[in-house]
Amino acid sequence: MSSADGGGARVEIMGGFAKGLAIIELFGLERPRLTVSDAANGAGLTRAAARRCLLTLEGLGYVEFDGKYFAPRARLRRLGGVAAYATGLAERAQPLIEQLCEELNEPISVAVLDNDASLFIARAEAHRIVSTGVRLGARIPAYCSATGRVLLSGLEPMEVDQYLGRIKPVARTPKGVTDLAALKALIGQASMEGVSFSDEELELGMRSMAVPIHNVAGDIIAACSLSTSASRVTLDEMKRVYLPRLEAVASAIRG
Amino acid sequence: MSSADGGGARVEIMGGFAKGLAIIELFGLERPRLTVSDAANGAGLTRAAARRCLLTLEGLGYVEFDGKYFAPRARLRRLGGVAAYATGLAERAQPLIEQLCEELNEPISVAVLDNDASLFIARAEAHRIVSTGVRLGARIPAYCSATGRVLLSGLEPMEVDQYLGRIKPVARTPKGVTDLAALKALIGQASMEGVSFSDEELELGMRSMAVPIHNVAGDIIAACSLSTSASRVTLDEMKRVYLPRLEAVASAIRG
DNA sequence: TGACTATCGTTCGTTATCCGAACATACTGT
DNA sequence: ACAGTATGTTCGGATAACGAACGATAGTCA
Repeated sequence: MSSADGGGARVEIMGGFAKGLAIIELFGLERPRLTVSDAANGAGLTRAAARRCLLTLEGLGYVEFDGKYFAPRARLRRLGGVAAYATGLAERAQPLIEQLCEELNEPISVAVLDNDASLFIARAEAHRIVSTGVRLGARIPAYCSATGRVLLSGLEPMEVDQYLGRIKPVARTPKGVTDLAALKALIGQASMEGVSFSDEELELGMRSMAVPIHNVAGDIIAACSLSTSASRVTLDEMKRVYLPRLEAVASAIRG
Repeated sequence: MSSADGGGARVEIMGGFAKGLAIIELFGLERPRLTVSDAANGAGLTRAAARRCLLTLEGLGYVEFDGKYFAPRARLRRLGGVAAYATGLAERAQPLIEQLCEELNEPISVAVLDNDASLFIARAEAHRIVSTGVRLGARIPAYCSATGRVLLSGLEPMEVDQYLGRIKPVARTPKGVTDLAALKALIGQASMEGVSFSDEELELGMRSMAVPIHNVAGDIIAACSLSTSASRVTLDEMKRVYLPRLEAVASAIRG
């Protein structure tokens, strides 16, 4: 049952993959969690096959298991892609970040994680003769930006390890962090503190901070950042004055 | 390498399923489409294995193939689940449907598709002594509601066929439609016209219409409906007076 | 408390799914 | 025209995935 003979060639369809997708599609608002039997009945599979699918999903970090029920993790919810889970975010964020930008006179951006990079999808430009910050549509490797570290902190531990296993960090300034263990620690710190700072790592003289934007389920779907000149604003001032405002905007943007 | 020996028992992990998920995760804003070689390189698989994964996804309606590139379809974008792709929709819709409700004095609702049913996630109640419409949190089989037909029209043809293959329609009133071919035609009509009507099928005396709510990618992620009393409003009046207003609200809610 | 039912975890011999190397064909760039 | 690259196809076989069966566990009810 894994070959389809449509005319000429024999096309091998992967039966196990098809079964697994059928299991994934069972989860919904009415069925936020499944037992093995639920899954087998719902997808029309044997109990053993359904169990293997769910264990594969658990092993890869897509679902969690409490001893009886399997339930989706953030990684599963993100499987539809950023075009699905962060849809419309840029449009909703724009007026809010422009307002904050007007107030603080510093550039504010929103970024999503896309193929190991921070992709900047919204930006409000400060009215300064010389402004800092990343341009709209830019992609920056996630490891060396404040937004990137916040976005990475929303991944499952296994995803973080997979990510660190495939990057080759390069420092852009003398202050750039490239050690994998140090990067992992910074990601962990972003997770614990709900904020990340990048101090002259992208460009000398520029310092940024970023906070997460969550969806209703609590998943981190984007990051909101503020950039400023190191000569104008100290790190401490960023924390005391700017951070509460940025957090409030990120909260208002929430998906 | 599909068994993991964690202590005691041998757990069979499904290698083909794991490979398929790795392929799915490659799609992103930077990579909206993939060739077979792109996928093989990106997921660290052989070209043949990557190709079988992509052909499986195509065969099941998750991706489309133009002869060279594979690109996600709506079904793939929905794989993260309604909690991901329609996140925050209820909160964003509520003020807008309350405003329309105030204006027309008819109840307005928003529903998503969840496990073959319309799940009502937002509702604005008309200030009438006797009001019609579905209560918040209710689930109605998709085949017999205007919202359900609109939501089903957003599915891939294969998904619609799979859906029709697993339901057993029951008429709730003498006007209820239960013939599978007729239901398929109604779903097709909702797709073509961008609106669906349910005239006394749920409850005698109650008539409804629903229009789709799209995300930025154009996927139907929810439906917006208005219900009224058949004795008060004709079908023609619904079309002439109410439909444009409902479409405008649905457009404003857009994900 | 015990009988009964439902569900789950595990086993393992079997089988057919999925594998990938190799070859042919198509496409692209110079 | 030709070299290099990419893609489609084939098919024998290795092993991944299978599921029936059994024992264990959990829940229910009298």
